[in-house]
Amino acid sequence: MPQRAATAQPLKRAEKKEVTRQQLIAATVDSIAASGFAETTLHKVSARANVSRSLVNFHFDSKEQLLVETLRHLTDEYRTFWMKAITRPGLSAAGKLNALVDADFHPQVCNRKKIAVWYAFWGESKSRPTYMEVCERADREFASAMERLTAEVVAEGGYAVDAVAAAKGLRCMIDGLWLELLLSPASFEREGSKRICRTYLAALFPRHFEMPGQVEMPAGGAP
Amino acid sequence: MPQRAATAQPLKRAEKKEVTRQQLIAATVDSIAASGFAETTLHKVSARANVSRSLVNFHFDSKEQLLVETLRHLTDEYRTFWMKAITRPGLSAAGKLNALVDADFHPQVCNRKKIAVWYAFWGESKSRPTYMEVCERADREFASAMERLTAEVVAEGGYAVDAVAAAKGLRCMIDGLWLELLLSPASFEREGSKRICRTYLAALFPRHFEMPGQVEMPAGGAP
Amino acid sequence: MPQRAATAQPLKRAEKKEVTRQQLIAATVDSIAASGFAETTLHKVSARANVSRSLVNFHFDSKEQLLVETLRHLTDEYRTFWMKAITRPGLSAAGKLNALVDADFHPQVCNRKKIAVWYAFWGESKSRPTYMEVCERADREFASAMERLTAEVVAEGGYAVDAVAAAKGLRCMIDGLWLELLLSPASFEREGSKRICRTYLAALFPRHFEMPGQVEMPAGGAP
Amino acid sequence: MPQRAATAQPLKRAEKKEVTRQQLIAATVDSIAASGFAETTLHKVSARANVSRSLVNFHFDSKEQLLVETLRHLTDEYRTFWMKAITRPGLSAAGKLNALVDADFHPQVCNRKKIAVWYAFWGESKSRPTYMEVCERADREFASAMERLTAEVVAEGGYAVDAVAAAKGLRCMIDGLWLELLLSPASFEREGSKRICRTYLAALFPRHFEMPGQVEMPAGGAP
DNA sequence: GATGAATGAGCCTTCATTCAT
DNA sequence: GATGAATGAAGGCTCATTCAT
Repeated sequence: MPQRAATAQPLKRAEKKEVTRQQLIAATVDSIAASGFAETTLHKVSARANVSRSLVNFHFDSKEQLLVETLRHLTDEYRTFWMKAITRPGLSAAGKLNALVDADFHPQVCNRKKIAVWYAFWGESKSRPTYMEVCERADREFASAMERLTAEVVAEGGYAVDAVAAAKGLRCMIDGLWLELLLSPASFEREGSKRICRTYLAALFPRHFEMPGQVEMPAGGAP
Repeated sequence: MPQRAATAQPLKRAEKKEVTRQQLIAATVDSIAASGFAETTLHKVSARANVSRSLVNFHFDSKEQLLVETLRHLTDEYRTFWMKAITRPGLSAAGKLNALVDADFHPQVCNRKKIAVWYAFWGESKSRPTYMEVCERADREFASAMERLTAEVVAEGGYAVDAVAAAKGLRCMIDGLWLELLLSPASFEREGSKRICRTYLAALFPRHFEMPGQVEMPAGGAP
Repeated sequence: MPQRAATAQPLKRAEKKEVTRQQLIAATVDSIAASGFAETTLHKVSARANVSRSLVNFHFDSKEQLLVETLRHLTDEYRTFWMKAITRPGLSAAGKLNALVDADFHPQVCNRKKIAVWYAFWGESKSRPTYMEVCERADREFASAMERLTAEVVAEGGYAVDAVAAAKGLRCMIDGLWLELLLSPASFEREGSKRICRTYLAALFPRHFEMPGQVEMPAGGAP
Repeated sequence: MPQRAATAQPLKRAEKKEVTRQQLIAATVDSIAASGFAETTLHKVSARANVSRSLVNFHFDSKEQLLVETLRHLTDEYRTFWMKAITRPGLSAAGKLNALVDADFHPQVCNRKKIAVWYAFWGESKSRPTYMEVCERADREFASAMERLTAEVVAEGGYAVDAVAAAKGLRCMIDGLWLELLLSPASFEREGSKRICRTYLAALFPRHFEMPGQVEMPAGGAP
């Protein structure tokens, strides 16, 4: 029917265009994880996305822009994820901190492929101001959120602890644990990593966090 | 003296070659820090080292080998540095842990240029097994040393703490603080970073480490 | 007419690509003849074909493949030529042998440029198995055809001659005469060369071939 | 002893120099046969001769000169060989022609390695005047010698044969049979090749050469 | 809107050659 | 006399990008 065609077609087109865009970004993520940043070529990306080579230049003005958009996609996805984790109603500050830790090691954001891409971008950041800007903004948001929570905990418990420093310590610990997954996937343990973070929190804020029980870590814990 | 000349001459030849090699590695480090991994070309490296382009392939069979040797140089330098820090006689286990923290934030190893290079290699590690191997070995050495120290502290103090996990937490925290220097150099503070680590240690091992005093962080602390 | 346009358009695209391919092969032949095998660079080839340098790698995966395809083009062209020469209806075996000799010295296949290219490939054959394979197959086809003809003549005439050896002798004589054209173009004579072959045939098969008349060779016979 | 040293040394030096030169030429021949003309580099040659790379440029002004001297060495060796074959006293013209055929298929000059080198030079001849000159001179000498012999035979036997053409036919046949050894070593037969030449001679000059007996060629005749 | 032939820039590498030792 | 570090030129190839279709 002409009417359906008229309303469906324009939608379909715009939709399809967006789908292709997302496919290209996904393919870029895959390629960076598999081949590294230096060996990620538009040829490989378009092959992964099953589209013609020149289509990449059609959707993104340049390779650089594809990369930036990929990084943006990554940060957006990450922000959405942790924000959702702490917006659950009825959560105390400490509960939210716990939720952040859980989110940071959730397989959806903390898997080897995505970590590899994060580190690939970080590795190139120093020489590419745009990357650094995007990374920094994402970082600052996450940092602020965490700092607000530690500040609340400090205030509640009357701890003699620098809340900002405490937050930074936790954040950095998480980043470092991600690196562990990247470089030594065999020795990475998802639950163990969370436990390390919680130990840190419990040590700093004993009246808000429970020291995790000493668990015999099972050999070959799945990452 | 003729003898000295006789011994100096043969040294000069081999020495000069080695000097050139080191210059090339240094130039590679500089280039990766300045231009990133992907845009580090042999042209840039040779230009930085003030030598002809083909000389690179004379000293190193391929670009890949130059990069691997550069990474190796980096790990060697790092290992030498922290090892020297903990071999000072008369140092307790806790003292050695403190020394490790100091070493990790010493400007000689913890400056933005070198951190950028570390992260550049880590960023490419997933897709280059050789890099990962070299990185992992270096990491394991450092981890083992640190774990031995935390185990000693745990034993001494009778703490109910998983020594391996405690060490891993510290190590990851340090890696994450390095990333802070890379991505947000403005907000990085050398002393503040050490303090965060020491807070972690003091919280876990209160009878071995003193909680650092709350210091008003000076605005714009120089990295 | 729209129909013609519709059929002409799709042809045009594929056609143009094929035309460019053939131009590149022709340019390769020219370059090998002019500059030799060792000094035939893709730069020279693309310049001769008036196309960009990278186009060569677009049509042929590598330089090596361009060379192989050039050799194949040569053998195909040669085979087509001599096959057509002996498929003329109503030709006796002896007549076909004569036709083969004529074909082998026809200016279209026996000119200094093409002979130079043949010898260039033969010169590299020993160290390049692919060339040898292609050359051998072409040779074997030609040899088989010729052997069948000599066998027929031997059977018809009841000659006490090894048909295979006779064919090989003729074939080798032709190859050697080609070399004469390559190395001593001044002393090469097209008709004289055919006469030498026919003398060989007439000496072996007197009842099938006429001994060519002794001709006063004109001085400086044009090749 | 000083005296012996004084007399032996200078001789030894010049000798050694010449020895090295010959080694380099031999290594060049080997390399061309093994790697082809295009892939024969001074590096490979010096490695084969077990000398330092820059020594080649010391003994020969340039690579080109090394190649020319190698070709000259080849032609000299060949000339010496066939000349010696026909200077045996008490040999008739026909006997000398037979001796030439024997020489041309003697393993010392007719083996796959040397044939490969001949063809390598011939393959490059068209674009390198120097090679062509050297080749042509060698060819002309051989041709003249053979023409003198066929002329003698023609005169002796009163044959109605063009002596020059007959010689050219034989020469070309030999060159072509060499190519057979190069391209189809499996089907090459040393004795069979001589027989083909002798059949040609016997067919042209029946009163001077005996038609070789029809021999059942053994399968897999050793080249 | 999407394809694919074509381009130009640039990279890694190799090679013949030189020069100081 | 011979070595080996060093050079400059050039070659093959890949890549991001454009343009006609």
